[in-house]
Amino acid sequence: MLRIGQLSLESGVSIKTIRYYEELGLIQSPERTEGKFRLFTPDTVHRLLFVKRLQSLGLSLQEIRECLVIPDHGELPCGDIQEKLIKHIAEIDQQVEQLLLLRQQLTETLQEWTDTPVKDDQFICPNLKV
Amino acid sequence: MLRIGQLSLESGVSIKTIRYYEELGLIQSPERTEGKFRLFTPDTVHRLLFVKRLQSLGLSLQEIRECLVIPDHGELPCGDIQEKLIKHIAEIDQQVEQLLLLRQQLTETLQEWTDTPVKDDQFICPNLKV
DNA sequence: CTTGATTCTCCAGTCAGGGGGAGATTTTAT
DNA sequence: ATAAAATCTCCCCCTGACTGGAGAATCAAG
Repeated sequence: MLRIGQLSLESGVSIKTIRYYEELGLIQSPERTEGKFRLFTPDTVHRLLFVKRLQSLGLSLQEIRECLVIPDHGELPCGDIQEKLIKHIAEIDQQVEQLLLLRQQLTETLQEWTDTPVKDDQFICPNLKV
Repeated sequence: MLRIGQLSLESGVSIKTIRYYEELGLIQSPERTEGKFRLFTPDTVHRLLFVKRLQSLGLSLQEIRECLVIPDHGELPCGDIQEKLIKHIAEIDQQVEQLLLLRQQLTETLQEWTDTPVKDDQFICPNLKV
């Protein structure tokens, strides 16, 4: 059993963040000493590292929480995690698509403006003519 | 001259948002009636549409504000807007690059897990072994 | 027993881009 | 003249993923 400071050292997750994750349900509420100090089981280190890994892969804490919820039958939903990842990949594809579309619009807008010379008697910048 | 409700109707920007934009300096502080009602010049409609356009192109309100600041010599910085757009395109390229990198990592992670069958005697999901 | 390190809970704030609503005016229409 | 609609300012709320600090309590070591 380790206290929150040690867990923080071993996992690289700040004390504040560990408490925040507990609040969000990303880690189980640990035992407490008589004086209310949290006592974590050693495998919480792995749990935190796993959260960090999924996070670095771009999943939100909510998505990660959904991955980690232990169903009633007591098994961790390995399949669900893979599903989440696949879904997340699809989302990334969409984002890339959106960005590329945006990029094209930007380029076109830029070209359009470049082709429109500023006239001396224009009161405002021609770009403002929407 | 139009009041804020009419401006909202014509521009499609909510009253709240118009006041917020004024606070941010995206539009100039308008005249007021004797009773403190805002009186906008009609070209504010164009200004707001322009803001919306740049926003739809992905620029932050801060970037847009920087675009729209009227320098001391009284001209709107058309060139600056083009610069911003070019810079923004570069940022988009970076984002796309990051996303594609991420996608690859996700695919690799997924493949790795798919290749690792779950053993019966494992207490926790193998995915949790970071 | 005392001191210092650790941890506790609770409150507040950050970033962006607004939204909701109270309570007070002002303007407009009848 | 009066009612209704529009607008005013002010302050708080939301999302996400935390971080910081205050003040109190607890734990470990000498």
